[in-house]
Amino acid sequence: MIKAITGTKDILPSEIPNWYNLEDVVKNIMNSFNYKEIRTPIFEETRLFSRGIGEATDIVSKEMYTFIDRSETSVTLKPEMTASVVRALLEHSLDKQFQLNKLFYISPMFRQERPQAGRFRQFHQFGAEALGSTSPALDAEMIILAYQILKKLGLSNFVVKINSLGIPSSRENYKNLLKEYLVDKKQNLSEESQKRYETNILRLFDSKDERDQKIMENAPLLIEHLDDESLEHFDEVKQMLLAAGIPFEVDPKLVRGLDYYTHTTFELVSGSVGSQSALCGGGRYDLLVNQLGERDVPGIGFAAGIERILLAMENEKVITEIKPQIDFYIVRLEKELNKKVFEIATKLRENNSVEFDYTQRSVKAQMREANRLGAKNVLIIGGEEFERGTAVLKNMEDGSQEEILLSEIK
RNA sequence: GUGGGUGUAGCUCAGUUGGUUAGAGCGCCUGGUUGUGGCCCAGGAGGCCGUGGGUUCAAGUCCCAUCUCUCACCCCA
Repeated sequence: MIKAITGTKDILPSEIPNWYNLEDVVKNIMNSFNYKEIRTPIFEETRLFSRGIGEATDIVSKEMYTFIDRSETSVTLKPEMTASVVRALLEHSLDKQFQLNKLFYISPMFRQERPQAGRFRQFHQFGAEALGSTSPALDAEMIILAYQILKKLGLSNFVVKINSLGIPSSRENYKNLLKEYLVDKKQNLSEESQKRYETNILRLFDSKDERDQKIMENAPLLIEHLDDESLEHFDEVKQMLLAAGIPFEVDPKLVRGLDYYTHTTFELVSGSVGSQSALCGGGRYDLLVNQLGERDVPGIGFAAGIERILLAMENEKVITEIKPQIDFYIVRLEKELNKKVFEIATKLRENNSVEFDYTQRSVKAQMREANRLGAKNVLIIGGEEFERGTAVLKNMEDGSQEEILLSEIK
């Protein structure tokens, strides 16, 4: 039997109501913050991602679905959305049409990782990007937006973590400080962390290795070495979150993996899913657009994992069971009336959801089916009523029946 | 890429120290009288026991390989 590719999943009809529900909540809240939806192609030229996300990142170096197409172009299924949104912004000069672009998306993403709880090779994200302003109000807005969506979906077991990475110059100074601190401790770090000492020293903070954690316990923190401007920006964000009544914790060790982040970074972390607990992550990226297009457009955004959120909703038991329902089920007494049933159904379907039996089942079986489909009413066609030009209309909730004229059905 | 677990009907699972025609619950189908649901009752369909080798008189049960799914590491949504 041919099966779906490892790490991919079919979303079956029984699960679709949950997806609709989530998408509706996302669209409504995005709308109330005045974010406009954008849809970009599912694949792009590979160099968009390698340049935008960073060659050294795990995403680019080992997780992308990349292939050469028939015209010898290297293309990649999108592993995240920010680079694509920025590309679209530049390609269509949206940044010149509007000083501020507030955009959101709901889209599948692709990363070739080993699947596990809350992680798939094709997965779905919704997210937002605000391009064109350095205002800390947008940093706060992003976090509030994500927070409200999760709340609206019924989730409560999650925390908001924020941090600031400052600007590149203060970050470089800090990195040197950190290297100094580690210079005599380096050989005691885990093998993985020793590599990271060279490639991305900030990541040492989120190592799960106990030895590493012990060593990093007393390390200087970036947040204590920010320049004044960055500190002020971060303070304003915190104040706005406080004013909005959003509970959050500053996590100086929150270092996000993508190269393009500056200033604020944040995560919404769930306690209801497995070890892949980040439901939502994002941050400010004031330098990315310039990297991709030689124009200075500051931006901030976040992405949220839909499968993870649905998993959290399931575990927190906030998924509302939606029972199937249709308006009418048409039961046919004599099979000679199949054509008549079809005709009535077609007419009724102009304004109602209608189903009938396509096989030749007994009346009992048809009634059972009507019940199973959650039919509000059953229309019984046939017998002496049909001779009289009428049909029996049965209300399935209270079981009452009445006779109605066939000519009046609509 | 590395490590642990798993694989028996559509679904959730049981199958004793290897031993006759492989079971349950749910679901599905049919029926319980002439044209009627949900409850109940009766009957029925449905399984190369993941796949390929091996051990044995005999394997769902033991061994090897392989694949799948799954959890964790790495990293991330």
